[in-house]
Amino acid sequence: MEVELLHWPVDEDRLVELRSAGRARLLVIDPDTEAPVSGDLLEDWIRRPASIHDLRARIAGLERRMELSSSDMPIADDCVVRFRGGLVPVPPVEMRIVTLLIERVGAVVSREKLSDAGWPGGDADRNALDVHMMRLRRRMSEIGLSIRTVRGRGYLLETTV
Amino acid sequence: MEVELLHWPVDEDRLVELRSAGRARLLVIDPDTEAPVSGDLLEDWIRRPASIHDLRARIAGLERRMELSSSDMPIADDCVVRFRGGLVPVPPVEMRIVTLLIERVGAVVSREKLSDAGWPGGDADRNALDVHMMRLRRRMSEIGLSIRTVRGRGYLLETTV
DNA sequence: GGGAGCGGTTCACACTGAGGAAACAGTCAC
DNA sequence: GTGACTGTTTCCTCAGTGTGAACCGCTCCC
Repeated sequence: MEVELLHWPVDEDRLVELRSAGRARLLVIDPDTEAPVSGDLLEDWIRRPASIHDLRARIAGLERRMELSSSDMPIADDCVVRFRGGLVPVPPVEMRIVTLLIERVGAVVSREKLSDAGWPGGDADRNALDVHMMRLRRRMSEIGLSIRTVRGRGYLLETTV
Repeated sequence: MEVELLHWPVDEDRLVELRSAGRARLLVIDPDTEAPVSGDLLEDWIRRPASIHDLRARIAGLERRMELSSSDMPIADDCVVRFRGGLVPVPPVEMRIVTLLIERVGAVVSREKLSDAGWPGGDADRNALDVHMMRLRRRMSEIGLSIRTVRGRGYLLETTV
């Protein structure tokens, strides 16, 4: 899905179309024409004449917003994990572990790496990780995330329906 | 709450500040400077020189987005907190605390910052904050707001279903 | 086939410190 | 004087963390 460029006011019909389709769009405004005010985060405008750099920056901004608004990724920050509008507080040790899992959603992460992440000092009982994984499982399930075991390989974080 | 104007890149510190406070801001970009790409819907930019009409249009756009994004947000004014048609009176100390929480709905706010907000003079027992947080919890629950604890980090205000 | 062993899951417990809450007392506005 | 606001003392609960042990299922080997 890309940002659509259109001229204003000549492409008005197309604008209506794109708005209702929820597509991102950049209005290229004719000189001496009022810029239409919209609260839609998928809409932006630029006045002609404009430098290629500004045009790119506007497009990049829209792309970024598109990405953010449609992203379905868990976020780890400051002792909370957020996902799809929900959030759950996560204590320090488990935060370090889950941050690693979040960085590689869908990929298997070895027990060793998780252990290193959780206890940077290096002292971690084998079982300590197990227990924290169980606790993480419980916490994550509250916001629609689940942790799968890959026997002999490690764990992976998955987003559930 | 208004849209803040600032110059880029000279006002960088101010930008960081406004971003973390969740305030709407319009960056006035120096000629020949790259425009910073941000996905934040409360941030926009305009290149100098610009017509007063374009400036107004950018500000109006931000205001509109601010309005939309805050339509389901709690409001703190004059010793009352309003939310979704309900309101609850809140005494001065707690008002200062909850105002900070409201400014950053959904984000974790540290006990230290809350303490500074509640007692600008600087004298606050650890427990004083605890007690007021408890009292705030009770008040906020009446209008559909809840305060979550993030152990060791602080508190965050959440809108409940 | 059956038992040993491994990897993983879960529970129960203990320790510690952070946070929560009741109750009380002082202050201030009405 | 009454009641709301505020802060303090004191006690209690609970979350975070680590440890030990029971348990389950699979694999491998005798």
